[in-house]
Amino acid sequence: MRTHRFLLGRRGAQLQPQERQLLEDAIASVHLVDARQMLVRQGEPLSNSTLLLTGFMARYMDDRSGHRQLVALHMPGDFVDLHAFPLKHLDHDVATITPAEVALVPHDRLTAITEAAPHLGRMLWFSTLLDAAMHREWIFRLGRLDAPGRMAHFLLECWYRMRVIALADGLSFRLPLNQMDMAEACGMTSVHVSRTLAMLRRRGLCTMADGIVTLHDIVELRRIGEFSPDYLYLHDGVETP
Amino acid sequence: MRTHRFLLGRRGAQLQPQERQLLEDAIASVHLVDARQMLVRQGEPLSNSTLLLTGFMARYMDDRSGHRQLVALHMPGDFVDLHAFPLKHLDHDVATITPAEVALVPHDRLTAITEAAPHLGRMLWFSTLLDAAMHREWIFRLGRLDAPGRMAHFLLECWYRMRVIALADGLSFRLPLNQMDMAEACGMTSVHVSRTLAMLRRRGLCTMADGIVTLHDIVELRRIGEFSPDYLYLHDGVETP
DNA sequence: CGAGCCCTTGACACTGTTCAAGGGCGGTGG
DNA sequence: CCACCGCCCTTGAACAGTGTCAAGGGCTCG
Repeated sequence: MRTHRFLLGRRGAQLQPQERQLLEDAIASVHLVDARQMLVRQGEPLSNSTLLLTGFMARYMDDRSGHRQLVALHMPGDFVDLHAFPLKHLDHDVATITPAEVALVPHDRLTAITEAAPHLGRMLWFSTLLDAAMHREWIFRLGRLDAPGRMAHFLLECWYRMRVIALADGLSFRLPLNQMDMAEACGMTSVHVSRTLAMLRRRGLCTMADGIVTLHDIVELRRIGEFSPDYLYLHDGVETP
Repeated sequence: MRTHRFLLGRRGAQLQPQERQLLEDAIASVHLVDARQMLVRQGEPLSNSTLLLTGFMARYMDDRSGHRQLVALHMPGDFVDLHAFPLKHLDHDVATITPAEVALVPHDRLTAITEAAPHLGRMLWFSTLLDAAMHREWIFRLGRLDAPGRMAHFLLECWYRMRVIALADGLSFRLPLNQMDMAEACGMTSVHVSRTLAMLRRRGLCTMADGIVTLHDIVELRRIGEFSPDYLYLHDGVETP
């Protein structure tokens, strides 16, 4: 079986070779999915979890009038709905944003991993806790930052995460979200996203056009977004075996 | 050693007796803590996690100007910072709200549990994922609801959780938060919390005074808070062994 | 009795939403 | 090849919701 470059993304490098192999072997199948396809519906019983190999996906909840709130954005290497393994169904929907390549991992193989390879099991646990840490930061973003701060904070999170998976090196990176997606991530309207991006551009802080983000002034963006990347635990892993 | 009534709170009833005993045995010590004491500081290396036995605690992050955002509220039975077991340090602070009784569980004993009792290990994992599910709902609350909706949603979450641990039976329950705490949970100012509570009271939906919440109109509160308790996974557990 | 904490209320400013109109661009079909 | 359509972004104007600042009152505790 071919190996997957970004497997377990942010933390994949810390796997032992045999652990990595165990995880590769747990993949039952790989599928191509079109953009904007719903993969998992809230409440649906699940017996597989989805590993995102290429492309972007999102988890979200809709309110009564159809307004959407993203609760997570996923990039290549993310174990998108690993939460469904212990939970057995999800409290939200999952969909692709771009065309994507996804690997399905049956839950019974994950159970076997937690029994046979406790350290890898804790690594999987760790991975879901990174999601929780990002959730907390999103709560902070929505609860305490204004529109420019939210956008700066969100873009910085994306930049740091993209760097870890080598999809960003300089100050520019591809982020295939439209302004509606940004609005749904940042708890704003797309009209206000447009205005706020115009303001950030005018002040020379960053630009976002045609799916390309460029961060011109990281220092100032970090200031207005009150951003520190600590919560991404970039330099930490699970204890070694 | 005495047994702890609320151990692993919302899910404790689903433990096998011997699993429950394993968890009890993992407790190294029990402490009394005063109200409004910080227990864990962001970034601090941790080798224990905290099980809350009685009282209320919160996890929160402060912004640059000192405004606080709660990211979680904890009740008796919650494994407050179990996240610190895989993560080894936290991205936020943890403090008591009321006087509290807390049990410390050393991480090496948790490691032993994941090795010797994988099912209990998955149950602990499950417990951290419930926190993540609540985080997501908080994101939705802050991103998509207005002030009355946020308060209704928050109070309903508290009510359902309190019922599970038998600290609420009718429509009233003790919730020892002041309006500043409510503001910090709901991403508002305390002034606006006061006005919004007055409005909810005037409309006959709920009252909150002297640390006692009474929900008079659950149906309407659920409507304006767009609340459904599904995300609390009240009727689900981890698969049986 | 005074201090401090918490809650309430009012006036006002401001941030972000809503509604509406228009423009650029790429894809599709005549 | 061109016209049209749909999607996305931009801009304006009016408006609603929430924050800010400030003052005052009730209660508890020392």
